[in-house]
Amino acid sequence: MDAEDSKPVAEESVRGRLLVAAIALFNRKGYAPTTVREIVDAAGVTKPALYYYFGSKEGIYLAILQESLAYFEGELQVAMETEGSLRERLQRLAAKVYSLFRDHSEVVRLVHAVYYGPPQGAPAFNVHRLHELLVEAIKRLVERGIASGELRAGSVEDTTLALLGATNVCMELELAHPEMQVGETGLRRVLDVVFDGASPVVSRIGE
Amino acid sequence: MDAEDSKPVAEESVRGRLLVAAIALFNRKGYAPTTVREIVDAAGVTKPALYYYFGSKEGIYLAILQESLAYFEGELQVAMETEGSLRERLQRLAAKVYSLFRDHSEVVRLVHAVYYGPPQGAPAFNVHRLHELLVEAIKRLVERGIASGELRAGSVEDTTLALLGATNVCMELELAHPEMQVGETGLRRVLDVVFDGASPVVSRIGE
DNA sequence: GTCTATACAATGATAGAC
DNA sequence: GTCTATCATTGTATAGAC
Repeated sequence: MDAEDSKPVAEESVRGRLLVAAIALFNRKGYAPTTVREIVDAAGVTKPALYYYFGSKEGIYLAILQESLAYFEGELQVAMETEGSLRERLQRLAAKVYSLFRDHSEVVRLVHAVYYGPPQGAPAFNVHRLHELLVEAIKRLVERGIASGELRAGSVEDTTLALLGATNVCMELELAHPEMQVGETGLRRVLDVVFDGASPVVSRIGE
Repeated sequence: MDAEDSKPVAEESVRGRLLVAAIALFNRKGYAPTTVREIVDAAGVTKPALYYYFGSKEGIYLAILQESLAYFEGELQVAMETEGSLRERLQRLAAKVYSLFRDHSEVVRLVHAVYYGPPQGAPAFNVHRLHELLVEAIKRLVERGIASGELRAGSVEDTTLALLGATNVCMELELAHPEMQVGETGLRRVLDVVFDGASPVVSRIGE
């Protein structure tokens, strides 16, 4: 898979080990209850090392979010450059988001908690940008699809939300029930429902 | 609206004031960073009062979740007893969930954080049951709709997730962007997309 | 750059009076 | 039932050696 290049953090250095340890602990316990002592113990270093690299507990937390978001943004950009029908491109975009989520579910859980939940004592961080980036990506494809007739005429926003909802619900299901594997194929089927409709039809263009 | 009866907590008693204050603070700051001192100050009482009624910080947190979930479960039960076509009943169920969410967004945010996020130091609590209750409610209606031909034949689970996703995305949008008002009408339109499909059709039964 | 040892503030919880 | 006063613990952060 040659995913070494795309790893958001390098695990070899002291700095990288601290990040990996902090991600795991923030993910499992949340920001506030995680102590600096736990992080440095898990990373096999001592406290001053963390303060040397990140300045504070807030510092390492912000570093995690910043570097992860930058990584996700980059991946999302390349995922937009695909060919095919709008329906296929929307399916691929959702699949890419989903696979990103699966490969980095620890950070996603953290971002999700920051995005929807109480700040839990963590410093403010604008994670909205990632969400808006995804919404804009879907919306742009939907707009082109409606214009070209590949998608049903109607509100761009509503169609965007329906597709985003299908993608989110699959990811959130795994977030809350890790044992319940929706999988790429499950996501595709749920999106098919949104494309084809839950109500019955007589005939449909392109079928 | 005569919603006084359905309030999950009474605000008059000392106990009720403590619950209201704790909900607001847990909602704004999260469980761990909220201190007992802050809660009692906001409620206008002193620390031993909280320990008298709830035994501990964990105790008041669990009381909030337990009483809120019992309330939501009851509301969901009555929301299931409606008449009309399956499509209309599913629309009404989603609208009811949405209005519950709007009237009690503080608790919902708390539940959401517990459900998807890290435990943030809070005691374990089975909030999954509420989610499963909603999923089961939708699923049961979808099953009947497919059996009666009112819904398109296909996977019950996939259709359920598509409808749940549309509902969730509208609530989550307001959770993260309180200024962005989707509203009951917005939710209805997004659900219409799921029912009617994002792809174009020539003709559809019942239109 | 990374360690040992420590300073200092804030927390959850309780004892005992009324 | 509700208060005042207090305790033991634990947290983040730093000073200074190497």
